[in-house]
Amino acid sequence: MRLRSPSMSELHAFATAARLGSFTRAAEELCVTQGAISRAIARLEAHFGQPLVQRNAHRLVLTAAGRGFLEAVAGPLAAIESASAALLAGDRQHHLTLSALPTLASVWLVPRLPDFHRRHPDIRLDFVPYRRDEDFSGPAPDAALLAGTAASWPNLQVDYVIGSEMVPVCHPERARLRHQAGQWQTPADLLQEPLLFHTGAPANWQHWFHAAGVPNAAPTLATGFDQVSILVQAVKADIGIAVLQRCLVRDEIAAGRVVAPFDLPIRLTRGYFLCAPRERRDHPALNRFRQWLLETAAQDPDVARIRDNDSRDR
Amino acid sequence: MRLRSPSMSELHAFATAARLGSFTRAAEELCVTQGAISRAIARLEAHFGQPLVQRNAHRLVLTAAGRGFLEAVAGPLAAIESASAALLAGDRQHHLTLSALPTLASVWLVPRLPDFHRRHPDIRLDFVPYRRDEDFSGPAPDAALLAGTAASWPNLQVDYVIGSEMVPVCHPERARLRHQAGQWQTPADLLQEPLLFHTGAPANWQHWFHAAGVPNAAPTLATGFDQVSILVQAVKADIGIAVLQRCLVRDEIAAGRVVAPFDLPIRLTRGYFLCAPRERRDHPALNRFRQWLLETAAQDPDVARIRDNDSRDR
DNA sequence: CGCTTCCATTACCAAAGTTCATTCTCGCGG
DNA sequence: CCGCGAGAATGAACTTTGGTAATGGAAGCG
Repeated sequence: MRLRSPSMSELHAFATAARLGSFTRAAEELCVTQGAISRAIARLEAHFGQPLVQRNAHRLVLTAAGRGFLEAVAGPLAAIESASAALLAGDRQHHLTLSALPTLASVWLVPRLPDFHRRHPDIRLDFVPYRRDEDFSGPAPDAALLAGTAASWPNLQVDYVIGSEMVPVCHPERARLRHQAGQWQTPADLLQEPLLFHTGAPANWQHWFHAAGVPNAAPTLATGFDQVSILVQAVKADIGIAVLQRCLVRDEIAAGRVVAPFDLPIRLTRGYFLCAPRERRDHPALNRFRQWLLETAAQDPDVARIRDNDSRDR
Repeated sequence: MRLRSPSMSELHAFATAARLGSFTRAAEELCVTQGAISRAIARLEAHFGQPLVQRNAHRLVLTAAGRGFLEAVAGPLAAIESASAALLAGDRQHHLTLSALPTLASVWLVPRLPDFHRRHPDIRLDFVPYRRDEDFSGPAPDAALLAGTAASWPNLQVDYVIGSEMVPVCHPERARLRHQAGQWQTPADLLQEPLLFHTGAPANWQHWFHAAGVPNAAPTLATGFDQVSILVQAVKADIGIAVLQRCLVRDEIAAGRVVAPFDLPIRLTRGYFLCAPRERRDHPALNRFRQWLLETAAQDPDVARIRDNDSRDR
């Protein structure tokens, strides 16, 4: 296009690498691979026909030309970036309003949000209170993270995210005693324990026993709680044992605060789904959020694609 | 790459279109098609999720957002452009040193150079005096525009440019009188006139008569001159008639200052060639100049590819 | 002195950007 | 009021660019 300027990404690669003194760290900051930075700066040098960076192992030094260019360019580059950020901020298309089940939000989603913001700094997320049976009739939210099965929301576009894997958890001391006494040989032995349950999903124990090979179990439920976080507290207080989505107790298990006896890979068709009205199908921020969400969930070992056509209407 | 900024070309398209008030004129200035500008600005608007330009037929008006963005961005953009230009200027790879036959240079090449500079503002051309049999042993020039045949410089990379088409020219009055008197019926009749010739190519008349179907003509040459421009002056003074490369006298003929009797499409293997030492094969500025030169020459009606393999060693 | 850390390089792939050719739209003059 | 013409949009193909993944090589570090 008859421009003397190099491309925007080359400039940013150069400026960032110069600032951080490392291609690798620049790559991290810009969310690309190290090779991309290497190539971008190589392109830049080819464009100008002269080296801009001297690659001393373990330290980058700019050449005189590179220093001068950086100095001339860094300010304007930042100015363009901030003007662009300002324009983007004023755009409703870059806002995304979500609602999410409180436990999933606090235990799984929120800890991962910094990564989302790092990758998509131009998208602003707003959370609105969770409403059971969100009908999307009002203006907000654009999408919701809800629990159910793929067929629970026939009128919405749904994508399975995480949460199909269930695991029973109990107090470490209880597990120690029972194993010592040889009382926990098979999953069916758990029927003898006080079974704590979520009042929103009382069938979970039954599903779990079924999948664990105890088909006709009629578990006697002990106490119900209406929030997962309370259920976890009850387990920690050793009131009984509970069966929970693995993704919600992964850290508790890892820290040894609760243990998972009979740690079988048991998957239900129930799980957490991202649900959005079909009209919002091409909301750009929602699509980027969805992609990030699914990729992030896929990195989590708890992952089970329930059906191949989870994500419909694309 | 996780940038909020749009691409460089989009920004330039926007800034230029805004400045000129027209996509079409911006396209001309940036040497791209109108469609490219239209799409670039559409991309920009999609990127920011809001219109920046209001397309009133026959006049562009920026939206408020567009005005603000332009204001914020125009300065930084120019700063980057000029810093880039400065870096490019210091690069020997973007200098090109040429020598050219004086007549070709002044009559054909120089009038077209503004177009070259417009398309390649980052390339600096330097002309050095023409030396017969340039040997490229010194540092300059990088390439030369010389007259000869494709086989004249076996050790150089040569590309035919223009000048293979020869045309006889004479004073308008002479043509009028001769035609009136019915003395110019066939090309052979020109043998009766005083034949002016270039001392560097005395065989041109013979070649022309041969190609015009007068195979065994033994033209008697009248007066020789060592520069084409002088030859033209001699024709205008009606000292005689001359046979010249059409590209060199196109304007004189168009202006009626000389006329071309027997305007046959006669092509010789002789012509003007761009010659460069093979070592300079990947000199980027030279390659861009060569491409422009050949494209420009191809637009000229006087064009004859002498051989398909004109351009060797690519 | 191997080991790690960082950059270069290779092969490959997807997406961005351009072009050409055509279509659409609007304001203007007949 | 209609048709015309300038200028922008659009569709389809193509080229180039920018990116990934994986591998290789050299320089410091322990």
